Amino acid sequence: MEFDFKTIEESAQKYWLENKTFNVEEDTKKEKFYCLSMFPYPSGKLHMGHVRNYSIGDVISRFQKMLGKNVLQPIGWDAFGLPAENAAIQNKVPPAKWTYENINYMKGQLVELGFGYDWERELATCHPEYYRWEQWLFTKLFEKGLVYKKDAEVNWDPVDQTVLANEQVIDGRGWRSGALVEKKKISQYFMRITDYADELLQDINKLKGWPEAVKLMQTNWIGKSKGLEVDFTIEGKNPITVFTTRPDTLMGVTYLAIASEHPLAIEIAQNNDKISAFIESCKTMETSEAAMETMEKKGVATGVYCDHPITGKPIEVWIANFVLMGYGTGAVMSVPAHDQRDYEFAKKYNIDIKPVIKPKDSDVDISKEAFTEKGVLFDSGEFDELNFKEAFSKISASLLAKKLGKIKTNFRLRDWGVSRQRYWGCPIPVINCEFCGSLPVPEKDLPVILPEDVSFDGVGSPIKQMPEFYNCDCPSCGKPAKRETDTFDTFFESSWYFARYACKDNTSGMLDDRAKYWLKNGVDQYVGGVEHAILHLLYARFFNKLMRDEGLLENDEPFKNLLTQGMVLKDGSKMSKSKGNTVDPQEMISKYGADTVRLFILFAAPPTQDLEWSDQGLEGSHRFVQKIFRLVNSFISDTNGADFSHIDLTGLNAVQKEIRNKVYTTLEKVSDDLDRRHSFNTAIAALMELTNSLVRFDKTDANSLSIKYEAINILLKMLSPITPHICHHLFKELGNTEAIVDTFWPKVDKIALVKDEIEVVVQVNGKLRAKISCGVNLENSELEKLAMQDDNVSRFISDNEIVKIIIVPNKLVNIVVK
RNA sequence: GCCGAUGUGGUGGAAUUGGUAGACACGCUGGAUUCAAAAUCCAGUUCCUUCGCGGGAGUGACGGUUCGACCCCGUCCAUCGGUACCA
Repeated sequence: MEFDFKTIEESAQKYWLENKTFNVEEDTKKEKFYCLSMFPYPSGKLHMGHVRNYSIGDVISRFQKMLGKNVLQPIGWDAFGLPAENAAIQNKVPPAKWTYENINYMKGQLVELGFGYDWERELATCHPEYYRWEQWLFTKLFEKGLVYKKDAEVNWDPVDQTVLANEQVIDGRGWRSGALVEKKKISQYFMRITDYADELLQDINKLKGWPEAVKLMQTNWIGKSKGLEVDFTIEGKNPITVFTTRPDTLMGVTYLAIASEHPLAIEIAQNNDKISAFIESCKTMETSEAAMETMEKKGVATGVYCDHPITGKPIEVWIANFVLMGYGTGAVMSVPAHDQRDYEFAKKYNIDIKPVIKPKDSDVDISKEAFTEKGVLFDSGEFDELNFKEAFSKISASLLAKKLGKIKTNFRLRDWGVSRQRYWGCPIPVINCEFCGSLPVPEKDLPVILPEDVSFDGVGSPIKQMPEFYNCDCPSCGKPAKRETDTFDTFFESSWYFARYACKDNTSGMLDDRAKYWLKNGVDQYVGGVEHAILHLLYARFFNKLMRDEGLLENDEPFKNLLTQGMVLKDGSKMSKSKGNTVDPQEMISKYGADTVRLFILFAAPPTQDLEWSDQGLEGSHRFVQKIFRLVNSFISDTNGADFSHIDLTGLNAVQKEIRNKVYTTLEKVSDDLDRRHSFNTAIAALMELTNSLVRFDKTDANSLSIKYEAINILLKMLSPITPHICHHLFKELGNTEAIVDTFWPKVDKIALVKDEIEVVVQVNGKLRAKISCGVNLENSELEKLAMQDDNVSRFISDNEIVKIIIVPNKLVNIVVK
């Protein structure tokens, strides 16, 4: 019998599509299970990361379906984004055309991999029927005051005359032009995610099914801290306000650092060449946090002094390149003795370092580095001897009385800038009127459709040069006005797609009751790359709350359980074209079939860890698939079509008992591995062990064949979420009339699990000295006796004194001697 | 820099709640089958020591807790992800 995986796989896929196996509707009689994988960006063709992501999602979906649940597994396309624009420049193809062609090809690949999607729910975020609803929601939020406009910096390439993404800035230069990138201020829209900061933080506690690491990262990202806002007054000028979480160090402040765009800095620069030159040099700087933190810290003294709020002593104001106007107040108080960055800056510019905190029981040593821990105050006048907590309240009370400070809760989280000066994105539905200001596009005029038939050359966005797009009438006064030509951050689309799958055909509303059904308690399982642990997941949580507050949803959190999968590596590093270490999934599918590829990618590593690709490993997986094929086919020829579906359980011999025990212990393990543990690699290892046992079990008496028939059916069912095509085929070949995908997960036979003999290990002083075979549930005293009788054990005890004996029932005896 | 992970044989990995380190697989070695090969099957495969039984060492490094540590704690090293305009 030839193993023709191509025919087998095509026929199974045809069966699922024709029978609409994975198309679902709301059904209140069944428990729902919404299994969602992060949708792909249609970059051209699937890469191994996609294959891994979707194989995991598919195993979970198919498994849950066999448990009898109403399983929704949708898929779609995160279709707006930068790569389409880059491709457009390179190939002179409009981004829309490129995107649609990619979607078409990649959809074929998903079908070929056998993923069980409800294709009727497929969506692409670049379709107006999709993005009209995020435009609609935006106008609602606009009216609610959750959207505002403010100036913010972008990376400006002065040669290409275009805004660059952070990844397009390499060593401070534009990736294409090589020009030094400048910071440029542009008026942009922001969403008040900080209004939800407390709830986003609090509700992390509700995410019981999320990895602790992701929850920690989100908590730290939101970064709630309690501190003091302090005013440093300057004669004849506005005071400088700073925020600090360490008011106990206030007496150690030796200078103030302000941003180069701070109003005071700009004022001073007007008649000071040195300072204006410094400010100018700050303009060619990367905006990313990583670049900011690692660059050389530079500053310039202004000669302007402010008053210390407690002592009234003069404190010099410096302009520093590491303070940003956009975040916080644009100014920080500097305590070099107790902050490492301030310490290094002070050493560099010979500024005073004044220690005011010391460890509880010793003197402070700041000869080499700052002392950043909390301790006891000294040299702080009336605050001497206070600890952090006492100092916090006394100092804040003192400042409060002087009206120079107030207690403030601060978040690291900043409002979400959603404007992009790009073409291939969702148009921001705003009209700018000379007389009425910025107004949301009225609901009846939505969607604002992005023109798709454009020529794209990379110099600015085409719609910024299209009067037919941007000329319009003001919805309020009716006079000629200009439409907004910026588009949304593409995180916008991916922040709510999980809800739209439930009702993508709704043309009269964003969501309806079907979304409430599928999102009850959230998506049951979300699967995607760990690289989305902060931004995407935070924005999606935010959007869920926005939609809830709009009355569209009832759940507080979008994703009940989260599985973050690791990357697929080749030769120890991420696959990339530049490294030339890519593996094309298509090639592998053509050569070995989808089942083999799925099996390998699930077997090679646990899902949350990075996975090292191996062509040889893939061949090993292919051998296993063939082994299954041979096992079932040789069984079919052994039985010659006769019925072996009944087992006589009364007189099983030891070998038969052992096989049934193996079948059911494997079933128990695989069920747990697929369900609770999401440990697909160990589930597959167990299935390989069972297969090896069945291959060796070659008895051909009637009852043995019946036992084998039972075993093979269970084996195929357990394998079917992982390698669905061959299991579909072989299950049918065995004479089953029902398709395996429609059957239920097998039930464990508890009797088969019972073993009469077990192995117990014996240690002496924690070192393994013997393994003894004995009955189950022996008394401790009996176990102890058996252990002592062992020759090797008694050799190691010899005439030493036995201090104690530790016994773990049915597992271990540890004899401690002296 | 900061936040979060990860580190186990020649390789990918297993050890689920602190209780046999190396399951399963790849590779390699030897054997069976074959005219020969492929495929398949069987045996072996952490390192050192021993004819063998056995013994010693060993989970990135160093230290700690414990009868017992890959697992818990501390310090450090390396690699990876995120760092707000890649998705």
